[in-house]
Amino acid sequence: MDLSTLRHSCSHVLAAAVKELWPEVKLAIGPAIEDGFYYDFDKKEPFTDEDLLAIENVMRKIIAKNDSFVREELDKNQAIVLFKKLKEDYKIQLIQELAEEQVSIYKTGSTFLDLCRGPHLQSTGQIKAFKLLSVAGAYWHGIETNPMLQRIYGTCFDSQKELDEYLKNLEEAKLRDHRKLGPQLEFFDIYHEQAGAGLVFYHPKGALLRTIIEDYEKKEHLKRGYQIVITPHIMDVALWKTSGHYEYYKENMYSFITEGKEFVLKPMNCPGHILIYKSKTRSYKDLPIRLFELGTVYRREKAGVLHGLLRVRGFTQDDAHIFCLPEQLRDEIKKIIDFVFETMKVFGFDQWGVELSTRPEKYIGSTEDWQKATEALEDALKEKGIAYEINQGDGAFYGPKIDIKLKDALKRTWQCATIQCDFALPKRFDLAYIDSDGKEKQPIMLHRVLLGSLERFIGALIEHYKGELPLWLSPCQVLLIPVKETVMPYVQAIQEKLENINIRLEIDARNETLDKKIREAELSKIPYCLIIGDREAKQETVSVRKKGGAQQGAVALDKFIEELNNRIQEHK
RNA sequence: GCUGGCGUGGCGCAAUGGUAGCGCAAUGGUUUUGUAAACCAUGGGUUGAAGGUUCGAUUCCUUUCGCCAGCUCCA
Repeated sequence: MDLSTLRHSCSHVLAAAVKELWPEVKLAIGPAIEDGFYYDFDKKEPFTDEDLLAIENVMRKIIAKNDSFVREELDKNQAIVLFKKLKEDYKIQLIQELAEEQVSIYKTGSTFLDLCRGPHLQSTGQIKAFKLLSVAGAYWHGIETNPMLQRIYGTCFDSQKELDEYLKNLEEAKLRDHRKLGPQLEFFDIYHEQAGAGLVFYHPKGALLRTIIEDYEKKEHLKRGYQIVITPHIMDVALWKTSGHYEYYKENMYSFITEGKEFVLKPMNCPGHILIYKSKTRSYKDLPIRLFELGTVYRREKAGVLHGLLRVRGFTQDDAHIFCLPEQLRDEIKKIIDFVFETMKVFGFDQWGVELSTRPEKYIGSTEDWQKATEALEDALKEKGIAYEINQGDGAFYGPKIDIKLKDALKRTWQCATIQCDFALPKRFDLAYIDSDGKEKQPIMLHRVLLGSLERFIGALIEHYKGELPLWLSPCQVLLIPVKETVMPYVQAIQEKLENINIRLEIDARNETLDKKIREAELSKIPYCLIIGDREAKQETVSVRKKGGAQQGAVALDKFIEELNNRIQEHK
């Protein structure tokens, strides 16, 4: 059975149940979605959790009755008369918006009918396993200025077993939540009453993780012909007027006035990189120029959109801008695509979704340039043989883009990498290079991030690995546990040896039992514990315990170091 | 920003118009430990904040900040 048909039918049953309990409620729409379905209602009093239970009970009754879904065709005017009688104002609007002359309705049982294209199940009895999940507000037609409706979310599966699995998966996702694990593992916290919302405080362990990621990225960028730059966090408003951000991005920018001058806290790194490009005359022989910055930006996000590390007001992008000749464009895009996938794999992600986003309503630059840029991106994807979807009208205001969303262990997607073409900024800043014919020409500019924002990426990492980071990323790789005080000299000798080769370690010399120390090491997800007592000190070995409980027993220290090093080198 | 829910010591929870409790953590001590929680003692909260109702508010009301589920928006 088609899952989306099943869910769509289930949403009709939901609507039928709601109408039975509250006949005055007006119906809006009720489609199937990726993980279930929803139905939007216009009802004065909000639905409560108890209401949901009551609705579920009525739904079960409707399912037990095994009512048929009966399709009927009407012409538009007939349908409007019908829904006027039922006082379903939203349905009337929907009918008026339809292009077709004929519309279809579905009847369920003796009283419920709904405007609907179908298809549906034959009867309600085919619904075997469903659950209502939550209520939330949603604008009619998704437009902010429209009235807000109440949306009931639910899900439905072919069998109770699949539903249970889905619900279990939701619980599993909760356990991985970076908002919970992050502070628990002492990686970061986000809100301080005196600091404001959406601002991240990295604690030592989180800062170490970020440093490891940053170091890796810097090394890889240098290897690939990028040059690292650093630009200021505040810049005069004049720069943002030239770039167009002042006009097109103002509501998201933090700015302040000092000594009569307005400054902007940078929301993007591009204008800064452009100034570096413009600092001298560039030759065609210099191109491509690839400028990379771990650029910290601040954006004024609406309070309601903030979400853990995924949506914050200050974040650091692994941002680069590439200035190139038109004939280099495709090649550069392909190189970036390779770079993105390679980087994702190194961090342990091997599934993704790719989207190409085209011109939005609010844009700068000529339509001709937009078309050229879009083609270049699309061709690069085709040549690389990468499957992608087109996201109409979702580009940035300055150019089309490729978004690469990685999928984590639970198959959830995370927007990270993006590659954006820009024919607009080079024009606004009058960028130029001297071509082989001695004439001044305009370079093409690419914006790109690999991980996106380090904040968001760290959130993805934590949830992907459930906080159990691979050895090479773990802030603490090895915990040394002395069994008693007398072995401390040997422990210190080991410490020195490991620190000399940059192994990150901690020593737990507290006055606590071994069991307790191991328990805490497990909870803080440290990959290796080395238990050190008299036996080990005598034989110059360490007793190795991997996270999860696997014991290797006594291992010669040098052998352990070699094994550890190998794994770190391989990014395991 | 919008709709709804929530906000109790560092963390996880309890109490609900009548003196705010527990566990973990912290601190002091005893114990020197062999692979997921030793024992004893001690300190810590004007219940997110500001107003109001009341003899009395953590509990009721208003405002505000923040969080959560979504909407809208996005790296």
